[in-house]
This record gives sequence, C-alpha cells and structure tokens, in this order.
Amino acid sequence: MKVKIVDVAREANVSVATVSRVVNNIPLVNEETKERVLEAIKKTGYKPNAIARSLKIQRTNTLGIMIPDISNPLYTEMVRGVEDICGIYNYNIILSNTDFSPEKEHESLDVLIEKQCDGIIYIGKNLSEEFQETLKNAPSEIVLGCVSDEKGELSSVLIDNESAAYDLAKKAIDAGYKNFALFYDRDEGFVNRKRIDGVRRALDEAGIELDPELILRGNINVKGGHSMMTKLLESGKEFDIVMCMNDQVAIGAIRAAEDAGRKVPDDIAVTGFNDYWISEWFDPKITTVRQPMYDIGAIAARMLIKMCESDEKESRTITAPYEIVARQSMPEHAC
Amino acid sequence: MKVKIVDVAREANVSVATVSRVVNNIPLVNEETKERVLEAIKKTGYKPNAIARSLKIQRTNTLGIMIPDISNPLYTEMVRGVEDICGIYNYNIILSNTDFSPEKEHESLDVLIEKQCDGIIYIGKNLSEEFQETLKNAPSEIVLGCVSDEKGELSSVLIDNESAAYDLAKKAIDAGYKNFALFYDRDEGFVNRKRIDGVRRALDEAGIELDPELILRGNINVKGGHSMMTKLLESGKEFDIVMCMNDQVAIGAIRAAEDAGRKVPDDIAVTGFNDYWISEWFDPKITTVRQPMYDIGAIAARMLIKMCESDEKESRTITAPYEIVARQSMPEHAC
DNA sequence: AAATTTCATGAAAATGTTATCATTGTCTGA
DNA sequence: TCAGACAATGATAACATTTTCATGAAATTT
Repeated sequence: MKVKIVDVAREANVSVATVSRVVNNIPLVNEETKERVLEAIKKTGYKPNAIARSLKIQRTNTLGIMIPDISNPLYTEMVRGVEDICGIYNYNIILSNTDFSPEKEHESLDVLIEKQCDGIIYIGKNLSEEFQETLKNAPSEIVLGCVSDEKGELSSVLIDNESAAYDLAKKAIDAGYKNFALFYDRDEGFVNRKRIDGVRRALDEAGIELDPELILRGNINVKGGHSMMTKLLESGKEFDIVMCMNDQVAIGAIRAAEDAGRKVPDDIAVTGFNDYWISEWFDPKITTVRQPMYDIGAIAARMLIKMCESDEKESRTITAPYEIVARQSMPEHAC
Repeated sequence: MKVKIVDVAREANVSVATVSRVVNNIPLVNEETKERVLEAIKKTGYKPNAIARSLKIQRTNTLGIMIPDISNPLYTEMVRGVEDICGIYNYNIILSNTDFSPEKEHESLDVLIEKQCDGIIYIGKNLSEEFQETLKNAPSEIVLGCVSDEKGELSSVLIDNESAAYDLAKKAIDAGYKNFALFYDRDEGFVNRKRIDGVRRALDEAGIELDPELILRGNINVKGGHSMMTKLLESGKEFDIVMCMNDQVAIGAIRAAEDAGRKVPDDIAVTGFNDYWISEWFDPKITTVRQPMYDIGAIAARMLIKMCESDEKESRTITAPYEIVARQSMPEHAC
C-alpha cells in the first residue's frame, strides 16, 4: 500500500499537521522534530499526493496546452518554450491534440478544465468566433499562441503575420519580381488570411496586379507544394516568383520545379515561411520568415503563470518580432 | 464560484449520489430523474472535478511521458502515437522533459509519481543501471520506449538497433563498399552502442577491418555531421562510405563533402538513420533506416494502459519492425 | 395474503491533503 | 508572582467526489 502522510506522522511520533508543515517548508516547526520527520519520510519512502493536495488548495500547478498537431515541428518548438518556463515555476503540462477539428477542440478544452488546469494555452492557426466565446467563459486562465481573437479580449502572443508577409513581398518587389504566384492553405483561417493580406498590400502599393488564378490552394506540406507547382507549370501561366505558406510547401514546390526542368532561383524564385532547420541546409537555401517559436511559447507560459498567480484580469496582446531570412531561393536581385 | 455536484443535486432535487450516478452513467437510475438531473447539469453548467474524482477512485486516467527533448521530431512522432491511443482510451498525457540529464530524470519521475500518473512512458537513448532500479521500484506502471533494460525486467517497445545497423552495413558491403567511417554519438549509450555493434558484426563477418580512427564522435545534429566530415576529409584518411547515427548527421556530412568538392554518392556514400520527412526530398535522397516511431508510441501506450487497467505484472519486450530505405546517398552498387 | 425480490434513492464514510483554531508550555517584563 | 506574548504542536474541518449500506416502495413469487 502507498505510504501517506499519517504513516509518516506515526513513524515520527508527531501529528499529520506537523508532517505537512515540514513537507511544505513552513517555518514554525522545531529543528529537532523537523529532523525526525525528515528521517521518517526517508525511511517510509513517502511521496506527497499532489492530487489530494490540489483538491485542498484548489490549485494544480498544471497548464493545459491545446495544440493542433504535436508532430508539427513548429508547434513542438513552442511547446519546448512552454516546458522550460514551466520547469522554472514548478508547473506541469497536460497536452491535448485538437487536430484542427472543432469537436476535438471542445472535448480537449472540457478535459483540461475538468482536470482543473490552472491555465490553458491555445495554439492554432485559426480561432472560430464560437470558440472564442467558449474560451472567454472558461474558468481557467487562457492565453492564445500564434493566433489572436481580433477583438483582443483574450491574451495572446504572436507575430504580426500581415506585416511579415508584407515585408517579404516588398523585398521581392524590390528585387524586381513582377509575376507573383501564391501557394496557400485550402482552409481559410486567421494566419493564412493575414499573410495573403500582407502580400496583397505590398503588391497594391507597388501597383502590381495579383492574378487570382495564381493564388493556389492546397495541402500545406511537401506534397501539397509539389502538386501545386506541378499544376501551375502545366497551366502555362507566366510567373517568376512563388510565395508559399511555409517552408515545407516551398521545398515541395522547388522539387517540382526541378522535376519539370526549371531552375530555382534562376527561372523561378520561391519563398517559404517559418524557417525550419532544414531550410538552411537545403539546396537552394530557402528564403523565409523566422518566427521565434520557442520565445512565443516561453512568453505565453510566463504570462499565463502570472495570470494564474495574481488576479490581473486585463488581457494583453504581445507581438513577437519576426525576421526576414534572405537566402538563395529568392535572391536580392531577380535573375 | 465553481458549480459542484451538490449544486446540481439541489437544483434537481435529488441527492448527490444520484447526480454522481447519472454523471458516471451508472444504470440504476430512473429515466425521469435522470432527465431532470441532465437538465440541472445543463442549467448550472456543471463540469465534474476530475481531481476530486481521482482522489476518490485512486486513478487519474493520466499517463506521464518522460522525454529527453520534445523538440526532437523523432520523439514527437512517438508522442503523437501515444496521444492518439490515449484519446481512444480516455487518458491524458503529462509531459516532462529530461534533457538527457540524470537529475532532471529523477525530478521528472518524482513529479509524475506525485501527480499520481497511472502509468509512465520513459523515452530515451540510454538508461543507467541506477535509474533502471528506480523505475522498477516506482509505484506507477512503466513502459520504456526506444530503449530497454538489458535484463528485460521492465516492459519496453523498440526496434532491434543492432540488427538494423547490421542489415544496413551488410547492404553497403554487398554494394561493394570497403572503407567504412562511422559518425556516432559522443556519449556512449544503449542505442549508440547497439548500432555500432551491428555495423561491427557485419564487417567482421565480411572480414573487413574497421579502422578505429574512422570512428568519429561528435554532436548528433547537422552541424556535428558537418564538422565530423570536414575533419575526416582534412585527415586525408581513405574511406568510401560514412554511416551516420541519424539523418541530420548525414545531411551535415553530405553538405560538408560537397563544400569540399566531393560528390555524394559518387565519391562518398552516406547513410543515415531514422528517416525524417526531409530525407526523401533532400538531394541526394538519403539511404536510411525507418523506425516506426508513431507505432512504437502507440504500442507503448496501449501496453501501458492495459497494465494500468488489469494487473498483469509480467514485463514484455516488444520488438518493432524496422525497414531499410534504400535511396540515392548509398546506391545498390558502389560507383 | 405473506414473503421475497427488485428498483430507486439517500445518508454518510472515505480518499490524502492543508489550514484554521485551540492548546500547552515556556519565556519576558512589570 | 503573574499577565501576556510567543513558539510548537495537535485536532479537525474542509476540499468534491464515489460507493457502500440502508431504506422504503413496488413488483413478483409462493
């Protein structure tokens, strides 16, 4: 049978209250009895029961993370940031995959609430109006990562996607590119929309027309990028640059271009987004936008823990810095 | 204030026992009162408190995962497998990074035990004798992933690393390669050792001598691979194939070879291990060994849940299948 | 009609902690 | 010498559930 606090108390010949005090490092206990209790703890191998403790103190020291897909390296890096901060402040993490599905989202949230997470980090590319409402009414503290509710009623940490996409597109325009193709997500969503908006603004400002037929939608992975490029090349449309939703899509697009006998960046320039580790080692190295995912996770966690431990109720939106990473796949001057 | 079971009971004009019964779907309750209780639950917005429940029933429906580094995609894929199985059986996951550090390992384990995880999955590349002992004495059920205690006293799920490395080396020998270099982990450890053993056995059988100076140790990432290859080329030693600890190392090695004006695979063949998604899209495509990480995670989780819910106490070692993936970086016939 | 079974429900104990309040000495200062 | 302060400790009431046992009513069997 598991040893509990009363067993230790019996062994050390003190009351449970005293044992609890030494376990929790509460000062009002005689040095000698403390010693005796410590002895008893070691002898019995007592480990406090955090569940019972949580029930009593009404805190679990646990954060929930809702994440679309833990096997996506982008999110993983963010989780790592959360993890590290949690380590410092003695919190733990309960993971919950949402798979981009609204039902799973609701289920996940319910479970995290039922398990009494002190706070919850919601990570995603999109956030429905309805779920925003649900989150606002949740009893746990909430911080959004990588998305925001546009009203700013929930706290969030993310980069300015619109402006990042704008900057990247501007750079392409300055380099001399004229015919833009876009490989974006099939599903409309917060992040996707912002990025397209950014590109569009840059083109508008430069007086460049964006041909709607050059905005392709597909799966946001290597294969998706490959097939979008293949399709686009087959269409015979003119274009000299492709801006992709992320680096995987860019890699797929580059391979497809090569398969079709086109050179990147000589014939076609390609940009990605997110800056995976491979983007620096791929040939050609991929021009992209770096989001500080680790930092975003860390900041979100830090905010959330602060919210749990004080009762500041005001929501804050933190804009993390991004960085345009210029590499080979889109040179400074169009070839 | 949070609404609890007694509030629902009052609202529905029944006892808490009855509410508990309908919440837990225990059949012995009249259809009509059940209806009334359900009504009251909806009206009050009651969500059961899993902490209190766990304290009473002495189960948390929570699995702990100890993992060296969640940002390593290999482990992430495994976590995904665990997650999916947990979803089916209504378990949750508490994550805990161990960072390959023995102290962190102990801390992690303690926390997971204190939080009363029903079971714990230990993932890693190595397992010290001492920690094996600690795990064996843990009150929670334990399953190892990717490693095993060599005595088989703990349950585990992993591929046969020795034999995978043997097969891969054999393939290289059959292709005609003669001068083997190895890029492996600086730290000796279970997985690393097994893989080197496997290569060595294949070479021994073929009567090929393995030059100790061609076994290089370094960081197991792209940069490590790059610097090992650079160093090896500078040494002027003869070699025609490099077998790497994983695909990242292989990618680094390939880039370094190219930087030095050598062609892969024409001048030097390179093999990896683990088969990341990029290995199929990199140029050259990387010859490697695929471990079914998702399945390993899923099987481990399934085993663990079974162990938690029955009381079979016998430990089982499950050997997952691996697959040699022949691609361009090591062709079937040496050039 | 009596005895037995079944069904629906409630009261209350138990789960392992923490924290409040009370108690007992011991010490300090007038 | 004694009131008051203080230090160390213990009893015990929460915390929100589940589950056992008891109870009474209704249904069924003898």
